Order: sequence, then C-alpha cells, then structure tokens
Amino acid sequence: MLNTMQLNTKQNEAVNFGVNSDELMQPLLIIAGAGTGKTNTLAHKTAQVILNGASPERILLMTFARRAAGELSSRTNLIIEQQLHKEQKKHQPIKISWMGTFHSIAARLLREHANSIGLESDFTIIDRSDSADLIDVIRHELGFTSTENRFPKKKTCIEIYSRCVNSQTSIDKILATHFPYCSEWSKELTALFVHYAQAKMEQVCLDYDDLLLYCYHMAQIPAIAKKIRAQFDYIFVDEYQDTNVLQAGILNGFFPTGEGLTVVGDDAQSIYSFRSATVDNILNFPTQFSPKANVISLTQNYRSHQGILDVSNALLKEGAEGYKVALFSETKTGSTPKLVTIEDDAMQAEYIVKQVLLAREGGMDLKKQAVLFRSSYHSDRLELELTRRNIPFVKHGGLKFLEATHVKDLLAILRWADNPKHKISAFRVLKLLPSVGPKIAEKVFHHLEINQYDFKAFKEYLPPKPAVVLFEALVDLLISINKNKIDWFEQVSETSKFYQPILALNHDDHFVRFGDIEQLSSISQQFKNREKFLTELTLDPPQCTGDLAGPAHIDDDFLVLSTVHSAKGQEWNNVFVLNVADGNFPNEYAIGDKRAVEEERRLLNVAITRAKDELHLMQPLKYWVPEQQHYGDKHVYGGKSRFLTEKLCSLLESIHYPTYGSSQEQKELATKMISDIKKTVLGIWETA
DNA sequence: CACCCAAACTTTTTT
DNA sequence: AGTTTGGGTG
Repeated sequence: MLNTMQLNTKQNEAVNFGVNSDELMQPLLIIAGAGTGKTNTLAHKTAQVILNGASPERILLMTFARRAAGELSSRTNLIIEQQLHKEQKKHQPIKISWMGTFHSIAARLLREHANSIGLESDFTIIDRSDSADLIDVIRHELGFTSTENRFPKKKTCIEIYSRCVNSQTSIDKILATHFPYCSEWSKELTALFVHYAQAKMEQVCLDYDDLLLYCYHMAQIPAIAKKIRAQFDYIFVDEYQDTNVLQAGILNGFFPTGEGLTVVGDDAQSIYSFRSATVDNILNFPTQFSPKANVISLTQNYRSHQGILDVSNALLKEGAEGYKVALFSETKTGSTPKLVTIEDDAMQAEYIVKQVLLAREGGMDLKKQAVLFRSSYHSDRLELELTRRNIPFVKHGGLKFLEATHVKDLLAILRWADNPKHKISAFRVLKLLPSVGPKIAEKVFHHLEINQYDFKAFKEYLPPKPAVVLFEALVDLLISINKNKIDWFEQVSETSKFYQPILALNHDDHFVRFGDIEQLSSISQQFKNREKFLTELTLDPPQCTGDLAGPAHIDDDFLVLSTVHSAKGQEWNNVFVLNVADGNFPNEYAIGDKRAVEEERRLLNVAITRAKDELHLMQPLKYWVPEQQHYGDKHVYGGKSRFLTEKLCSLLESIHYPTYGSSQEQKELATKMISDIKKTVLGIWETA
C-alpha cells in the first residue's frame, strides 16, 4: 500500500483542491477507481482541512459502512499526528463526531430536530425483519391472505415498498419494472402501505427507509435546512456511486450550492441498484451544480499488478456507460489471472482448498486470501469442505446472527421495554408465553394501550393460567428495564435469565442457542446504554458468521468467504471468484435488462479488483442451485459468461482442473471394479 | 384459541 | 430447504 504520507500528483490535487483558498470550497467529485488510495486521499483531505483550522465538529462525513468510517477516522488522526509532530506541536486525538452512514446521520439529525417536525425524538428504529412482521400483521387485518390468487409474501411486499420509497417512484411503475408478477395487486399494496405507514407512526417506529425519507423531507424545509447548512463547513461523501435518489436529495436539500461538498466514488463499482442506488447520481454530479463541479480522477492503482488491471479495464471498456477511467499500476509483472474450468462445484471446492493450502505453505496467511461469490449459498459446498478439513474461515454477508429466532426474541424484550408502544416486539414477546397466541396477545396489548402504556397496569392483569408465572416475571422485568431500576448490564443479564427457560422449552438445541444469547450479552456491554445499543445494532449489525464466531478467535488465521457486495473496499493477495458463468455473472434475473446487465459487469469488476497478486476466476461446467419447482437441489449448466469475451480470455491463463491425465486416472478408478464390496458386506453374516 | 401437522410455494445482493 | 397457509384436534 501507498505510504500514508506520500501522495501522487492527482491525489495531491484532490487533497489541496479549494483548501488553501479563502473562498468557500467549490463542489468536487473525485473519481477514485479501485485501489487508487481513495481512503488515504480522503483521510488526507480531512486532515488538511482540520490542520488549516476547520473545527472537526463542523465536518460531516458520510460513509457507506461503519467499517469504512473507523478506518478513515484512524487514518486521519495518524496523518494529523505525523504532521504536527513534524512541526513539533502537541496533538490530542481528533474526533469527527458527525461521521457515519447516511442512515445513522439521518437518525441523529431526526432525533435532534424531532420537535420541529412533529416527531418523537425517542423513536425506535426497526430492521427489515421487523418491518416484514408488521406488514404481515396488516395484510392479515386487511384480509389479503385469503384471496383467490396468492398475495405477495411479506418479504416481497416490503421490497416493493422499499423500492418505491427509495427511488421516489409510483407503485405501478415499480411493479411494472421490477415485480411484474405482482402488478395485479397494485391497489391492495397501496392500501397496505398506507396502513403500514400509519402503524409505524402509532408505534413510534421508523424503518430504514423512513430514516432517509423523513430526513429528505426535513431537508426540503427551508428553516431547518438553513440551520443544518450553517452547522457544517465541509461535507465529504464516500461511495457516492451507491447513493439513491433520496440520499442525493438530502445532500441537495441541505447543501444546494454544493459549497464545501466533496463526493468520492467510482461509477465502475456501483453495485447497489437493488437498494435503489443509481449510478446517475455520480454521472450527473458535475452538471448538477453551476458552474460545473470539478472532477478529478485517480487512476494509479496501488493494489494490483497490471495483469489484473488489464482484465478489469477490458471488462469495463466493453461496458455501455460510465467515465471509463482506465487504471494502471507501476507493478507491471505478476501472476497472470487464471480462468479455471472445473467440472462442478465439488471440484471447485477441491481446487480452492488445494490452492489455498498451497499458498499458505508458501507463507501466505489464510487471512490474505479470499473466496468471493455472487450469492451467499454459493459457498455451501466449499464451507463443507473447509469444515471437513479443519480450515478456519469467516463468512461475510449472507445469513446474519441477528436473524436467528432466539436472538430476535431477546432483542424484542429489550425493545418492548424500551418502547412500550412497540407492538411488533410486544407481540413477539407475548407469543413466547405458553397458550398465548395472536388473539390473547392483542388483548394483553390493548390492556397496555388503555393504561397509557404503563407496564404497571399488567400487575392486575390475569393471563391464561399456563402463562401466569412467566407473565409475572416478564412484567417485573419490563418495569425494571423501562424505569432503569437496574443498570444496563443487569438489564441484559436479567432478560437472558428470563428467556432461558423459554428457550429450553421451545428448542431442542437450546445449548447452542444459549451460546448466541451469551454472545449477544457480551456485545451489548460494548454500548453505554440501552438506547445506544438498540439503535446501533439495527443500523450496523454484526457482519460475520464464522464457524466459531466470536471475539476470542479474532487473532486466529482464517480464510475469508464473502459475497462480492460485502467485499467492497477490501483487498486480498489471492482472490477466488466462484461460479463465473452465465446465469450468475450476469445473474439470470438481470439478463434482459440492459442496465441490470451493466451492473452485473460492475459486480464482476469489483470482484476482480479485490485481488493484489493472484486471481482465479472459477468456471464450473455445472453448478448447484436450490431448485424452485421440486424440492431438493438441482444443478444447472451455466454457459460461458458473456463477460468472458475473446478479448478478456486472451488476458487470462486457461486452466482445466483436474488436469487431463489425472482425470483419466480417476475415470479408470471409477469404472474398473477393483474389489466387490457387496461380497464383503454379506460376508459379515456368514457363519464360520 | 393455541398448537401441531401437512401441503403448497419459492428470485440475489444489504443499510 | 424454509416459509406460509390451511385444517384438524384438544
């Protein structure tokens, strides 16, 4: 990696742009291709601005993920420290408090200005599955479940809703473009969404989309926008290519002239359109401001050798749109990227395990190697193989810790105690009690409702007999948490104490599950209080599910498995990309939509550009996918990826595994009868 | 009304 | 394979 103190010409230009003039800084777009030292440049720019006298609390820094924020913060501090050390000045660590994801910044601004916009400042933030549960209840209430044709599933409903909100597009348009099979339900969905929005208001809840939506509308109110604008001198936005209409609208509302605004991104890495992100934001940025915003492109790559960049450049060159900035590296030589053809995903797993171990023997830690894939389940076979061979690994993306029923149960207790109006959690908690189902839960909740949401009202409430004991314990727990009668640590430990017998009752594998509860308890203590914990946990859920997840293993060496999406911003020496075949790269659901295919191209580009030294594109002749019509799995024969054109293949070394010779040997072994096992088996019963 | 069981149905990526 | 719905039982 580039020395933290040294910058190239372009990076310097970006860092110093507008900083040394007395005038307000003009809007700037930095196109930072993969591995071009983006974080470093942004850290330098931030440091520069602070060293020039800007006060850290007047800097607003929006990043895509929490991880990026941490990295940026520590690097900025390091640079400031080094600079001041040179000048022999003292230095206290700088804290940029206004730093975080759009969602977390939005949440904070909304809490601060809640009074001015008719919002309760102590709203609960609900995650995707909570939203889905709420939607589910409402669609039952509206009678959409017993229709002749099947109504869309709750997950689909929330996806449609989310698309509408985040792209600010009408239901009909969204249905036509993304959910044609649901278009007959337009009217019902509209009704559903109205009720959903009202329900959230009653329960004092905001979902992910609301955070942006409310903030967007707040940004359109002149008095508030003016106040917030006056609060910041510098606004830095990272990963601008992955922002959506609402996010761009928030920036535009608060900072209409673009003064002090610097956005950084790479259109060739825009891969979040499913979250309604649009490349158009970054493509149109220069013309959005008048006079035109300045654009600086960083093209020198410090991560990969030229051989890898050639593949990336060729891939993008064949694409339909974008700034098309070709990257170059000063490292001209390196291992030629490989296109590995294998029979199926069992072979794929075998090849990867072999190569990974080979590299490790050569001194390359597992941590410096990664396997990337399009969909989370693609690594199933490989995970089996790794487990079988005792190779430690960590998986990013895919199934999450927070999605486990028991973890959600525990959180629901804390959420309900925190916000008595939170009906979703209330129902979840109540239904844990024996002989309490939806109807009884409704009654119980209604009792709370008519008593001004005071948990004490439950003291006189009589639940069904089998539930009495647990109910009393629950009520005491809710009261002591809600009134903060016990400290945060005890709130968690008492909750898990309460939950343990329920867990044992409902799940055979409660030992394993209780381990997760203990892990959650330990995570919870990293937060000052309940409010912080609940907010942060939903906005920034733990990312890893390792075989043996947990802080104890953090020093160990492990192989990284990750979805391409979760691999953003990261790099490894060896990278394997699974299932590079048509139907997957590009994904079959994208085929037919030109812009979607372009995004798939960028996705492959992100995967490729993670590699520093060695890149293996795996091309299985067939691979397994979960079958939709019948149960069980089936394999599909993926054709050659349409991205692997002749031009691209000429840049790759073609490998077949297993090699011809050994495959011949294996074939013989498989077909020739060396021994007759049946006879041996029957032999057991033969008496002497 | 809760709970259990069987049948029907299934689109990936995440703040 | 996992979720969701509907039916039957206690």
